[in-house]
Amino acid sequence: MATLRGGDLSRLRQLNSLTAIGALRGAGPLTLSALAKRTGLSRPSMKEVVDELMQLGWVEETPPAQGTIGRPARRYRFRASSGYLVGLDIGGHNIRAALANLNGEILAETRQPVRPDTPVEERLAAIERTVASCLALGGKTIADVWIVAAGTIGVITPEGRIHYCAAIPAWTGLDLAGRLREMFPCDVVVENDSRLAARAEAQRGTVRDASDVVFLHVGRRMGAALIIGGNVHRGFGAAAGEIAMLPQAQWFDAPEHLQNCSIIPPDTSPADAAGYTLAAARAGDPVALAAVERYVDDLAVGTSAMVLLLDPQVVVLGGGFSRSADVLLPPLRERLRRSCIRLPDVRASTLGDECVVTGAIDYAVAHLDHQLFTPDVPLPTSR
Amino acid sequence: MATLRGGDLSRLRQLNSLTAIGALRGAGPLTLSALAKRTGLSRPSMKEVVDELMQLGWVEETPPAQGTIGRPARRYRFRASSGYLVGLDIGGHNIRAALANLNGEILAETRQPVRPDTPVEERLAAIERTVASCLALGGKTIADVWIVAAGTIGVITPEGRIHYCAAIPAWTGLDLAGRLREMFPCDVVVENDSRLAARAEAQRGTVRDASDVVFLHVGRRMGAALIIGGNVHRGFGAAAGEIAMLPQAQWFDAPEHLQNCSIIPPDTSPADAAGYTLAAARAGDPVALAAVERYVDDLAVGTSAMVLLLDPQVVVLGGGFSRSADVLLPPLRERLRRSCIRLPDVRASTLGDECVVTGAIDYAVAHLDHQLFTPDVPLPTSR
DNA sequence: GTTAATAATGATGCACTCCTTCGTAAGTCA
DNA sequence: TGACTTACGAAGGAGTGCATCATTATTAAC
Repeated sequence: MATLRGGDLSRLRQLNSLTAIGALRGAGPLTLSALAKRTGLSRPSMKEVVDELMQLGWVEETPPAQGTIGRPARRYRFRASSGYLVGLDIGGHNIRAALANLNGEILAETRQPVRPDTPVEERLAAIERTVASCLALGGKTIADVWIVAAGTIGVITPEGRIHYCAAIPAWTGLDLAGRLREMFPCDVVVENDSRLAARAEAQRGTVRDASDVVFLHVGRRMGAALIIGGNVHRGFGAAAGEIAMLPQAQWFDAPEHLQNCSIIPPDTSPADAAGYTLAAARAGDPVALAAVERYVDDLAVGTSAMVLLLDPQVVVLGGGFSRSADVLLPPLRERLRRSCIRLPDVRASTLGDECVVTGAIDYAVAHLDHQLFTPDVPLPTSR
Repeated sequence: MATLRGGDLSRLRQLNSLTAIGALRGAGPLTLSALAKRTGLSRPSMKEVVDELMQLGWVEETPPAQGTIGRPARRYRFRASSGYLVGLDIGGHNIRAALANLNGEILAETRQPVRPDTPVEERLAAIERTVASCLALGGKTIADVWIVAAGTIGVITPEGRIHYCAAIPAWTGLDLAGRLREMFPCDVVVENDSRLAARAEAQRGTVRDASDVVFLHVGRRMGAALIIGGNVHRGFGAAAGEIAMLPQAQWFDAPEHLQNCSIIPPDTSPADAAGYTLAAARAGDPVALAAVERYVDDLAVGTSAMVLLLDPQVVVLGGGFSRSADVLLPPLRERLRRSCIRLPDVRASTLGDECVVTGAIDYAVAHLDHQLFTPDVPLPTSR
C-alpha cells in the first residue's frame, strides 16, 4: 500500500500501457483482442494504447497468423530489438559474457578462461575482450547496448565496489561498477553472482512457481541467495546471503570434504577433484560416500538455519555441484527433514554453468523494467 | 511489476479514494487543499473523492480549525469509529486484550493471568472473558468489532492452527482460529507473537524508518521475526523466524544462563530470576556479568546468522529482557562487530509488555487495509 | 465600524480515457 | 458464390480529472 498511488488520467494510460507491454513481453505476438482480454481493457482502448506504443517504438506489428477463421487479426509484439543487454559473469576461473535482446533472449555467448591470480588490469582487459567478441558474435556494437549487468564473486557494496572477495584476492577494494562504466558507455549494474544465479533460477529455472526460495550456490565456493516475496533479497548493504561467513554454519570449508577425499588420484586437477569424489559416490564407493555424508552434514547446517529462519517454499541446489544433485539431494533432504519444522521442496537446478550470466541478463531486464515502470527515469531512445 | 495493473476509470477513482483514505489515516484531520497537495490531485477532484467517501461512511467532517487567516477550511478525517478492532496476546502466563478503532488507536486494554498448564478449554474461556471485559471497558459490544487478531507463542499454520507450542503444552494441535471464530462473529486472524511484536516495532516503535529489520524477541522464551522490504516475513508455511529450533544456534537454552545464575536468591520466583541477574550485572556483580556474557555469546550466534543472511539495516532487541538493553546491547554489538560483514544498527525496543497486543492491533489494521485495497473483498458495512 | 487581504468554496467548461455499439472488411468453409 | 466468422474502424456516451473564476467567510488593519 506504500507504493499504491492514484493520479491523473495520463497515469491510468501509463499503467495500461505498461500492462500491455508486460503482456506482450510475457507471451509472443498477440492480437488486439487477445491483448484486450489479458489486460481487461476493451478492444478500442487497447487499440489506442497499442497505437501509442507503436509510435513510441516499443511495439511492432508482425504478419498475421495464417489459417484462422474470420478476418485475420493484426498481431503485435514487444520490440525486443530496440536495444540490447549484456550480461557478465566475472568468476575466478572464467569470464563469460552474453548478449540478449530486451526480452532477455540470449543471442550470443562468449567465454574466456582466466586465473584467480590474474592481475586486476589484465582481468579488466579480458572482460573488455570477452564483451567485444560477444558483441561481434551477435553482430552488434556497444552503441546498441542499453545496460551491462555484471555478476562477480564476493561481497559487493550497493554502489558496486568489491567489499571483500576471497576467491579473487586482487579484486577486494576495486570499484568494479566505476571501472565498467569507464569501459562501457551505458548503464552498468553490478551484483553478487549467487544472487544472479538465483534470479535466473526464478526466471527460467526450476522455481518459476515459487516466491520464497533458498538458493544454494554450491561448488568449489559456497554461496547462498534468498528470494523473498518473489524478489531476490539484496540486503541493506547488498551483503545478504553471506552465511558462509558464520563459523558455526561450517560452510566455508565444507567443499574440502569432497576436494581432499583420499580416493582422488594425485594427478587430478583441483577443478575435477570434487567431481571425482561425487562420481565415485554415485558408483557406490564407501570412502566417497562417507565424504559426501560429511559434506552434506556441513551443508545441511547452514541450510537448516536458512530454512528455519525463512520457511521457504523451495530449496534449490545450484552451482557446479548441482550436476551431482542425484547424489546430494537425498541425504540433504534427510537432514532437513530431521531439523526443520516443515520440509520444503528440495530441487536441483536445471541451469548449467551459464546460470550466472543468464541471471545477469535477467537482472538487466529487471533493471530495464524498473526504468520502464518508474516514471521520470529517462529511457534510452527506442527509435 | 507483477501486481501493477491498469484498468478502468473507476479503478482510477478507486486508487485515488484509497490514496485519500491513506493520507487521512496517516495524518489527523486534513483540509481539502492539504489532501489535494498530499495526493497530488487537484482540489475539485479531491472534493469529489471526499464527497464519495463521506457518502460511503469512510470519512467524516470535523469542525474547522480556529484562528486561521482567510475563510476557514472544512476539515475531514478518516472515520475511525466506523468499526473496532480487537487484539489478543495469548501468552503462557498472561492473556492480554486491546480494543482499538480503525486507526489502530487503542481505547481499552485488559489483562488476565493464566498459567502455562491451564487446560485448553479454561484458557479459551479466559480469552473470552478478557475480551468481554475489554469491550465493556471501551463501551462497545462484539457486534461493533470487525476483526479479531490474535497472537500466540509457537509455530502456527497459515490457517491458524497451533502446529507446535513448547510454552503451552496443551496448545499444540489446537485449531485456534477455528475456536476463536466460533467465539467471535467476525473476521479472525492468528499470527505468531514475535511477528506481531516486530510489526508493532515497525509501526510505532524504534524501526519506523527501516525496511529490513531483524527483531529479537528475547525473554524467558527466545523468538525472532524478520521484516523484509517493509513487510513482516511470514514464510510459506507461516513458520519463519524459528531459528531457535536449530541446535547450532544455541538459542533454545540461552535464557538458562540468566535464570539459573548462582547469585539468585533461592526464593526468587522464576518470573523474576533473569531480572535479578541482569540487575546484578548492571550493578557490576562479576558472577552476574559472566552469566550475561555467556547469554550474549549464545544470543549472538543466532543473531549473527540472521544478520549475515539478511544484512538488515537494524537489529532490534525486544521482549521482556529489552528492559535491560543497557546491559545487553554493548556486548551484543561487540560480538556482531566481530562476526558480521557490516554491523547493523542495534537498538532496544521502546515498547513494553504490550508489544504483542499492540502488534495484534496493527496486524488487524493491516488486514483491514488489505481488504480496503483489494477489490472484491466485501467490507463490513461502514454505515 | 469599515475596508482590505486572505484563503476556501462552488460552478462552469474543457480535455482525456475508456466503454458500448454498430456497420464494414477480410478471410474460411460448404 | 454465399454463409459464416472474426477483426476493424468510427461514432456517441459516460466517467474522471483539471483549470479558471466569481463568491463567500474570516482575520487584520485602519
